Amino acid sequence: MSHERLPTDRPAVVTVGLPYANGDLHVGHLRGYVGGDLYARALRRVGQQTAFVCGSDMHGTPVAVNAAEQGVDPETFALEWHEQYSERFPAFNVEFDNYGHTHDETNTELTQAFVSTWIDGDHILEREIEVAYDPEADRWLPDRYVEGTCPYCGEPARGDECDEGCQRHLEPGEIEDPTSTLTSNEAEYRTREHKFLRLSDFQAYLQEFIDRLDGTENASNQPREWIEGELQDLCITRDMDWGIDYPGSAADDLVLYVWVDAPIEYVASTKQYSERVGAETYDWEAVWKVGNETRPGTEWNKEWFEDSGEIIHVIGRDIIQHHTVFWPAMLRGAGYNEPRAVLATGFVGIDGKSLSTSRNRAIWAKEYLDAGFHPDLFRYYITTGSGLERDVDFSWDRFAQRVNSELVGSLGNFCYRALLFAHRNYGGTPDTAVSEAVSERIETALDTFEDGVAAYDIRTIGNVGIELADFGNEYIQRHEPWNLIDEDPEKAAQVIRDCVQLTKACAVLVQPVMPAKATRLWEQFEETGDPGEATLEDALTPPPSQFGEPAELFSQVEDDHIADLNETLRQRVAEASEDDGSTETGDEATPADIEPLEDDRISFEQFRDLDVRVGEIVTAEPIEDADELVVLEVDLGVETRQVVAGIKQRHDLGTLPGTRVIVLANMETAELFGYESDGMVLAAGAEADLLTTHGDAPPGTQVR
RNA sequence: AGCGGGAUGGGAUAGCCAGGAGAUUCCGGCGGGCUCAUAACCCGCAGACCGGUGGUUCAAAUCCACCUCCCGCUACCA
Repeated sequence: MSHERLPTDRPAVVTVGLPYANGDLHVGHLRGYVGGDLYARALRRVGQQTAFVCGSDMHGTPVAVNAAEQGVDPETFALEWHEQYSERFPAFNVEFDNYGHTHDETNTELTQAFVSTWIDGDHILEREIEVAYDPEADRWLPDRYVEGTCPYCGEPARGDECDEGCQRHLEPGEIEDPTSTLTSNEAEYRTREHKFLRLSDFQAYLQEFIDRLDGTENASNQPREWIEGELQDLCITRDMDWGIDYPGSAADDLVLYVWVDAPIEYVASTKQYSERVGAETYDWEAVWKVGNETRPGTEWNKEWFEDSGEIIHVIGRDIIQHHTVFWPAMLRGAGYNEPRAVLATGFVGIDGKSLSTSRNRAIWAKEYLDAGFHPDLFRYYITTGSGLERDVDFSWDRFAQRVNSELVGSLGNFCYRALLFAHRNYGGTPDTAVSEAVSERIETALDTFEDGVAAYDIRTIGNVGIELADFGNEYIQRHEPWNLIDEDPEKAAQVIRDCVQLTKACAVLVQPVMPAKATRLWEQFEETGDPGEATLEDALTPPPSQFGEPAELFSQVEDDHIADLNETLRQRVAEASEDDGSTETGDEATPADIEPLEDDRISFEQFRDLDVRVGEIVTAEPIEDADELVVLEVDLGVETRQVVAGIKQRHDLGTLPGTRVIVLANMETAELFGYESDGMVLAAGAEADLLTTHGDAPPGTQVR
């Protein structure tokens, strides 16, 4: 780490990657927003002046394409999503100081100023490239407006990548047999002049920059490949009318590439915050500029750190390149300050596979809220389960487990028992001083918190309060104040005094990760103020001598509830797996929608390993709480097996007994919803259309 | 193919950058305790040759080299 330890006496800004105004948020996105929010709160807590800003990314081809499909203009389309995000974030207690969007005036002006400075600094070059053109619609076709065939693997490809075949990035002009997504007509390639940012001008700067960049390891390691190799010029214009105009070419339908104006929104959003609260409260130029002025060039002077603030970006791992290569070059070229740290989150997956919005293989933000859980539970679970940069699996089971044990059993239980005991026996905080041992333990926790902030360690910050509650439970148990109160009243008062102090310290420390719960806890014994306003020192100041009866902070997550959520998730994952290869389930499957036949042949021997038999259903009973699952007794001639099958949605259970089915008899046994399943009934498709015989082959007959 | 990240008791996870006694925490298993508290809480036990091989070192989960297997990125996807 080459930077001065946080907190510094300069202003800081914490940003989170802009949500793209083109779809709802899922738990993977939320991980970054919650992490950023937690970190910004923690940074304030240690005394750093901090702005937490973000905004919606409104431009780009996908927005234009999707808006066109819905028959609305792109601005209306994107603003709808923008409004939704504006409401979604507070629902998870993610509270930005400013939440703007890239299409607003502030960002437009700033972006054009950035580009103008690059032009003045001679970092822009013009080059003619081949761009697809739709002669009928009489317009250029950027990115996803064009579909065709991948020149490398021959698979269908769209835009700038071979998304179904070899996954290669495709340069403009590479796609073969291009067609326009606007008119489904053939497109043609025409020569067109575009603007490029000459990244190679900043190569030396970037190589130094990456060495002093703080944050997660992946963020500073991954871009080295680019920075140390030959940097390609970045094409910063697109042929569209949706976006920010390239300066001086307003009449032309040439706009800036989204990745130009998107990160500049970090600056714009900070500026809007500054203008709202006044520069004496928060000065955006003091953080983003150098000595409150821009100093364009291709080099950095280390003394400039003294004259500029701390920029900390929290992003998804997938956009590391943009934040550690393009963005620092853009900032430097425009004469701005450079990021101090980039924290890149790992991915959230389900069953080891990454989430996919297009396949609905996800747990959505709305879905979590609809399940009725408090947002702070999610905040705690997602930020403390693992290090920020690691990939994690989302699991409702583990969510419930950790809520019940760590939040209900440890933190909630400790605070409740301590405050209740104090209230009943002393009407509030006993009149004595905190013991040295306990105040030392609290100070250790405060140190851990501060170290966590300095090391950008979100997990540590989120955990420190719970660990203190663990200590509290041990402490109260070891001293048994419920016995002392008769045997040694003075000592009992001491123990409870200590526990109340621990509770207050918990409220202070837990606030960044669970702000709403911390406020509730705070209000139980502290009538004034808000734990969000508290400083770390408040963890050691005495609580009021009187307070009322406390309430329980958390409640248990019920098994039934989790079972339902698991079942919903399981079904969705199953559908998503079938959709792999872009198969649509259900109605009107066109040939293109069906999974291609498997090329890998297996031997007859391998087939013979499958013991497939004719069976006859004897009984069929539904499984309670499961949407599809049925317990079947199946007669296989030699024996009757219990098999669990997911067939309730299509088949009427009353008609099933007597039906012939095809059973994979040597399937490994499994336990589903508490029932053992010994075999597998074969059925077609997501709707589980049962396979049967058409003659009278008796149960037990081998299928061959 | 190149690059990045990972592999730690039955499951999950920390420790690794700055090498050092018994490897952290949560769930689960077993055995105790307590009754202030939400079937909560506390204590104890069992369970890990820290992916493999070699190296550096008085000392390696930690540093180095090679290998295996997983995940991701490769310029629109958190």
